Amino acid sequence: MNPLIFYKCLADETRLRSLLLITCEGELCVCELTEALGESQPKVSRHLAQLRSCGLLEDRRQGQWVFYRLAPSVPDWTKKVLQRTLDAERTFIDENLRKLHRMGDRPERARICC
Amino acid sequence: MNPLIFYKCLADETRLRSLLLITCEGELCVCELTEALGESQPKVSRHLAQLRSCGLLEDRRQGQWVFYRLAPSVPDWTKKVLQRTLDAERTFIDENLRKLHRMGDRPERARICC
DNA sequence: TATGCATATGCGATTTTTCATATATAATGA
DNA sequence: TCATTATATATGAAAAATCGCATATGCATA
Repeated sequence: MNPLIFYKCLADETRLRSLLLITCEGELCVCELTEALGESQPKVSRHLAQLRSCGLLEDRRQGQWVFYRLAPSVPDWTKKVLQRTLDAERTFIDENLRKLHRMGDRPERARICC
Repeated sequence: MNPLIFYKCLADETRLRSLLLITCEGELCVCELTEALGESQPKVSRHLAQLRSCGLLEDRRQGQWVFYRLAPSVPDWTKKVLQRTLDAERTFIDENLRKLHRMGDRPERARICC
């Protein structure tokens, strides 16, 4: 993972928040991210597709939902950068987490908690 | 330091390489960075000004040169992210370091080595 | 004055992002 | 089975942001 490509992935608000939320929650589907971010579904979907094509995320279809998680193959240092950002700036996604947890009808699946 | 602003700073090749070189060398002036990066002086200067206005770098004039270094006030986590990137992807700036060290007539000053 | 350096700016070009809309797929219920 | 609903994906085009180049300015010094 070229560091320039990695940091370009993080340099957009929708992508950065999505990555931090996924780092925190383990796995999230598009509709959950759409709700947590308060953004349009196509916008969220497009940015997730971009992160997947860079190799940062991988997806898994379960029923009608597609869940995104950090790709296991991403270099260790990039995971640590995300984790450190989350540790230091947790408040950055506080409001997004609140919206996520207030959301009703969240799809069920094996959850990985942070 | 808002993480989004920080990562936008890192999402440009000139800025990322400059920050990593400064992280490694402690302090560099514009002409040294211009040489190390092989970019035009106005381009380098413009990006350094941007990094300074974000609070990531601070400058110090000494004679005819302006030296840039990481601002002491930047949050610890951002310094650690830069250091971790450097540790993991040192080869990313190998060629820039070579050019820098081959450069003749480098301005003299108290050097801080990595 | 002349030189060497940093900085500032106007503008065109490129890239990125966003929006609107269309298509595809899966689940649900009649 | 078929229609409906809910989801993701794809795409074309507009809008916005960013970047790079050329050039001008300011400042210090020889």
